[in-house]
Amino acid sequence: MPVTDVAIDKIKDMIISGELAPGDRLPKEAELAQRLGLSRSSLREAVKALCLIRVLDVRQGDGTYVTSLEPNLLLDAMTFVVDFHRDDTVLDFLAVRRILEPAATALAALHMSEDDITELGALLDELADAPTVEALVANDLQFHRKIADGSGNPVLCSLLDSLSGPTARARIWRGLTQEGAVARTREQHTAIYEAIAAREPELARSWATVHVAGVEQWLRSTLTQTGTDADSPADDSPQAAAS
Amino acid sequence: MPVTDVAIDKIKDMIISGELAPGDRLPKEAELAQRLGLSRSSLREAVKALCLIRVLDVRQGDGTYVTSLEPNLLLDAMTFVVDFHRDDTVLDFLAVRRILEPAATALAALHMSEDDITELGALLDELADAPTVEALVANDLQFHRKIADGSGNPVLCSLLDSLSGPTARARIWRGLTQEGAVARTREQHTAIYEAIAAREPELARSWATVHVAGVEQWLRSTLTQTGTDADSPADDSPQAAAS
DNA sequence: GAACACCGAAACATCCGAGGTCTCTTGAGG
DNA sequence: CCTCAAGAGACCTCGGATGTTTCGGTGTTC
Repeated sequence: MPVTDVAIDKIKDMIISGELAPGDRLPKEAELAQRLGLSRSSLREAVKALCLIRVLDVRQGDGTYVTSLEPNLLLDAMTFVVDFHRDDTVLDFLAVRRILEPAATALAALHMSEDDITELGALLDELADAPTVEALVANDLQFHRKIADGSGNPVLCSLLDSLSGPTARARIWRGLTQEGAVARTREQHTAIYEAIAAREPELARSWATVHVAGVEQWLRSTLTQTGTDADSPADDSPQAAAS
Repeated sequence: MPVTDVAIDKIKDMIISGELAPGDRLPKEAELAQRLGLSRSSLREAVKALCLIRVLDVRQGDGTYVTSLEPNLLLDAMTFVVDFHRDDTVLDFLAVRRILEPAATALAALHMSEDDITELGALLDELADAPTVEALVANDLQFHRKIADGSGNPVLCSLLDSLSGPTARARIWRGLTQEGAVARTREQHTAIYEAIAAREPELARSWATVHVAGVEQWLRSTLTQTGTDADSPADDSPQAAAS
């Protein structure tokens, strides 16, 4: 095993064992390199790798630190990974999201604070007049993130965030300028919001299921229709709504 | 932004754009470094980072290749990330697993082939005589992985695999030598297997829920009882079963 | 007394070049 | 046709030199 990989493991162990706590500063490069028995070059490779997955945070001119290691931070790294998946696996991601999103929505109906629910409602009102596609997608992301956050489970929230990456492109594909999709999205978002506000977890779950399943169904039919040309689906079904 | 990070993005883009397909070989270090406009050292840091998340695969003496980029491979990297989470977030992971596992089990009841179901049953029989703790945990992992795989969704399968990491320790904590836990685990595994074999997705889902919820409940009570001493929970409730 | 600008130390960023090690290929020999 | 040894190609590791950034102390100015 390359010395760099050994170094990665050693640093990992130092963190897991508690020798390095979140927020702690690592010894300087030269020192740590000597301690781990390798050159600075190789150590830097290890640090860079751990940096990519948000375990370490290097600040030039200052030092290298262990991040907070919070779930949202570490799971964030998954977004990077998810970006690599090609369109033919988007459906698989969406299927997982269809499992998680309703559960998160139901949890949100139980655990969200009144203040958060108010803010959620405010998000819906922000789209009063004709929005741009970018604004719509951004608002949509925010809406779902707020619900995921409201589930009270940071792991669930981060996971949903990561899974939204691949579906984001689908959202754009979706003719968001088409009145049917926009209106339906608003309707379903409103329904989800009202179910949460009414503290009706099962109703909220059902609406979320309908919501995600709509996109899933639309995407599935589109992908099968256009075959390999999955980058720019042309056709659309007026029943589905953007998620 | 550091040149290394730029290099990471460029390589990422080369892959996403299709310039580099899965299995393709990258230009040699010196050549790629010149092309990206940086030194070999910095390039190596970028490659190492992409290596950690299984996007690239370097083989000494041969070359650097793009991996298959299959979901299971990329999601595998999450296992590494998950390792960093401390015990106080294990419950959050378990809660997510409690959402996914029943769904996966239900899907497995629908999609698993007869051959796979037969193999699943064989797994149950392998534990006939008193097993060691290691064998039990390994068998348990295999059982759940086979079901997850049977869901037909590789993303879901990999995700469950990753989430099983943190719970694995919990499995060991759990007094697996206690007859109650072992027997209950076997009972529930058998029930899940029979529900799948009978092609009863809802029944399978329910058993899976019960199964995971049991551990969750046990772990929750244990963690609250022992407070900060979560590394070696002493108490146990005979109702729960190892997952 | 407080705010600001300057300066030096510390630490990371980047680069370069020299050996070392491993893998694959090639071709001679059996 | 198979085996094995030599060579080329590619990555691995190292050490040092130089550039950049940040932090903290110091002195000046208002």
